[in-house]
Amino acid sequence: MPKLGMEPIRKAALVNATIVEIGRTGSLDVTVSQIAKRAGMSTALAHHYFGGKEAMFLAAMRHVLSIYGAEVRGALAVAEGAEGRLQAIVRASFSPANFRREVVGAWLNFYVLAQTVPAARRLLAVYQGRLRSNLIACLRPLVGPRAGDVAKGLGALIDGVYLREALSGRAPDGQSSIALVLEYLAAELERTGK
Amino acid sequence: MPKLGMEPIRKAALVNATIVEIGRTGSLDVTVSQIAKRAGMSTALAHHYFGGKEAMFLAAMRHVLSIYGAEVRGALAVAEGAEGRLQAIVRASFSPANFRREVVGAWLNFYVLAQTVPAARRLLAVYQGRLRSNLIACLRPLVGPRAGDVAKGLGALIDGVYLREALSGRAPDGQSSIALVLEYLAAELERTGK
DNA sequence: TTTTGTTGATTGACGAGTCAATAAAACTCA
DNA sequence: TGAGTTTTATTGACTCGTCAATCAACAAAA
Repeated sequence: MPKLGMEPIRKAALVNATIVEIGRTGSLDVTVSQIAKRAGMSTALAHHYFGGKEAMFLAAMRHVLSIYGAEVRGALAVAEGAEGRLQAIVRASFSPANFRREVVGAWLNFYVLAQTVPAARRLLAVYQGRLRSNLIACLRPLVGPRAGDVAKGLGALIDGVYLREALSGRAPDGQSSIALVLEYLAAELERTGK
Repeated sequence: MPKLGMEPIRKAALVNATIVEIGRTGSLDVTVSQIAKRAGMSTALAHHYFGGKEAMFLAAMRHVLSIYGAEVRGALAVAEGAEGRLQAIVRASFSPANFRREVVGAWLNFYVLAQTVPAARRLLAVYQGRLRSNLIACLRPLVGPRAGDVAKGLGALIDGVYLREALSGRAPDGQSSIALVLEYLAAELERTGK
């Protein structure tokens, strides 16, 4: 009983299922069969809509990145002042949502994918570029010409702290991650200020 | 014509081949067949010596970590003063050797592996623990009780900068990575000093 | 009748791990 | 010392399983 207009629904279900399965196995070693089953359809249909597995991975990556982007924008919308906006970005980066198993799995595997799949590398570059320009916009009024360098350090620190926290084995603690990054920020601000 | 005492030679060849193949494909999607072929032996022999693929991955991981550890120790041996020793650690972490394709591939995939394979997670924890204690030993005389926190930030920053540089697409530039991390260190030191 | 949705069945390929068999060193002990 | 035994090295062939991708066919809405 085919209803029309299924394409976006099916695609969304597949993207979601892809992320969940990557989180479940912790790797890209996920079969189209598993994904299709979780999305409630046949493997043939999954191929019909996406053409192949790699396309599913890339769509999943895009989705994870877009959610993160939305989270940052949401946090920025209610933040006030340059420093408040910086804190909002940091907080959004370490929200509980980002530490869910699926999301961690997605990020780590996207890093792996970015080594060899140009489309994946481009996506990662877009994310990093956006983060960077957001940071610089906030930093310019605070540290002037050093904004670029500080943003570079801040961006890398966010990735590094996230990586360590995600792989720590303990239940991830966003609060202490946020504190650590903000501490770095404070050190850099002090430096410029005095 | 079997020569005796082949075990360590074969194992070393397999570990090496594993690392090269991971670097070549950029993923853990490497067959025992590929590894064995590169190491110049049959798949049966590879299984004979390692029992299975996961054991090969773990041995490869151990090898990469041990090389990195040796590099750090070597740099520390010739460094002088607390600050010089800190710089030595940072420099060793961003040496050209660490940016070779195989090594980058190994690290990224070991992160992925650490999500689900307890032995891999333990290895990573050992590496992070050693880095941490090295950093703290140098930092204590410089920043006193803040050594723990600063070491945490420094460790995460090293990982984050490495990750970004390795995935940047450009030929990796160890020098600017080193400068970035040392800049953070300088900011923290100033902070304590004054 | 064209377009969209859907799947069971199949293809064609590959891969991890096992096994039996072969070969040559090293050990044993009469 | 040398025939027999054990240990180590080595592989081709095979088992059993999996999986991505395709296809033919059916169903229903436009």
